[in-house]
Amino acid sequence: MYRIDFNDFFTSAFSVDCILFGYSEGEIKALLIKRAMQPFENLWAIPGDLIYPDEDLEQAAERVLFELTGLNNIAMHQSQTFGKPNRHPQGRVITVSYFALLRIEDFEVKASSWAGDVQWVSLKNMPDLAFDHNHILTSTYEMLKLKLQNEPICFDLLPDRFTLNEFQQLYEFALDQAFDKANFRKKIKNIPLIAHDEKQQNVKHRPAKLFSFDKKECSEATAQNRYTFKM
Amino acid sequence: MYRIDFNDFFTSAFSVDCILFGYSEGEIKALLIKRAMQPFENLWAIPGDLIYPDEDLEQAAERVLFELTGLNNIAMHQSQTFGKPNRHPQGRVITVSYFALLRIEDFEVKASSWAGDVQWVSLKNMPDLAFDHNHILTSTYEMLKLKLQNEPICFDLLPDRFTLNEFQQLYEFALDQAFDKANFRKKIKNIPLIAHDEKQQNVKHRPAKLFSFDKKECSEATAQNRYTFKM
DNA sequence: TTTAATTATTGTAAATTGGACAATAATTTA
DNA sequence: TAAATTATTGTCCAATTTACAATAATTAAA
Repeated sequence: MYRIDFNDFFTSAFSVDCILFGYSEGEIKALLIKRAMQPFENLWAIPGDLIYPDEDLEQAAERVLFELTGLNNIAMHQSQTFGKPNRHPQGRVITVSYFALLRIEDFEVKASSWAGDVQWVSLKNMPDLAFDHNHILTSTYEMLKLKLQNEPICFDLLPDRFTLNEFQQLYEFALDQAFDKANFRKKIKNIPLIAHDEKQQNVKHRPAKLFSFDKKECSEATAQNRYTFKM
Repeated sequence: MYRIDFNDFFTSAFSVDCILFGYSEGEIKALLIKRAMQPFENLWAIPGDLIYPDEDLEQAAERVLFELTGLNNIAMHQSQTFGKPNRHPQGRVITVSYFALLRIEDFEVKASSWAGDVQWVSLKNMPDLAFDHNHILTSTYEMLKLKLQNEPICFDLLPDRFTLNEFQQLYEFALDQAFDKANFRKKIKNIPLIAHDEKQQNVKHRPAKLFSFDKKECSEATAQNRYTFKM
């Protein structure tokens, strides 16, 4: 076994890769960029960037999201870390993947210095991506499904007040699975929701009641393990 | 926003931290080392090391495990990555945590250059650790419980052939929770096990039948989502 | 104003699963 | 051969899940 000087270790870089999941036309999509620079120029890739030396990981992930979409205040969730020695052709770069759930219609994506083109691509129709990004994408989708069934991350995507149907559709979208309305409502009965008197506006049928998520009660519930959402 | 040269990013280091969980005297324990060098000299810490420039992450985790315990062929599972800019007083070090389940009686730990003392410490009686290691340990234990209920990682710890009781005890140990024998067997009925004619040897009572895990069938089952192990 | 259309919400009965506990089986040792 | 010990299986009841139906509230058209 060889020994190298402590300082010789400080020769690598970290990046974050941000997988942004959205839903439209009945399909789950990820926001991808077309790389405008080498390496892998012109290939589609997960948006990401190197982490600045004084930047926290999550902060870097939020920065990448902001630069791409202008969105703020979206919680990013850590997925996994990928670090094969030769995954980046220009040096040792270990990347931490983060993901978020976004409403596609909520914003306009901006091309940036590093992104020539930006597009929502269906997970079911994924081309060959730059680097090891196909692998990262697949693992991160698995992580999304896992976390969704164990943490109340779905509320990131919902507006402040939502109908139970919107709530259900979100799960159906993320897990790619349909649920019975009545049964769904039974399953979520231990998730702390606040029912409002207010109703849905501008719909052509009976309007649904609006709910909001009781964050305070939920964090107590999770701490005591009273919260489950296994679908 | 500032721009810095690409090469300036290559000024950070990665480490792995290996949380080794074991079970004895009715308690879940983690294998900790007493640091023999600065920083945090003499404090207890999670064993870890910097990752060599040409080393894969998992490979590094396995190396640390081997140096400490002499154990080989133990699958390490990635947990989370921690990277607050000042978590390491000597520079920017981002650390990836890995964990494994070990049988305490299977080996003798070896003190090494970086470990003055080594000890199994109960999770319920954890002292203040070096760096952000208390935080890493807590998160990683949560990850262990999560993965155990969603992936067949328990078979890492079991011998090739095992009794159903051993299987149950493993879950009881990791989740810190007792199960009814009969009911446990019902719960695992969709996990693909191969029953052998062979029986337990050298026990002072009715010997139990030996089973082994059907890896092939299990990976098919997981792919089709037929496998669950929510306890 | 009435009715059809549409979706929300709630209910119910059968099927499945989960939990507590008991019964039986197979071994070793005395 | 009996006692001790643990493995394995069964059973009953409660709880949960599933499939499906019924009812309610609203809009839009007749």
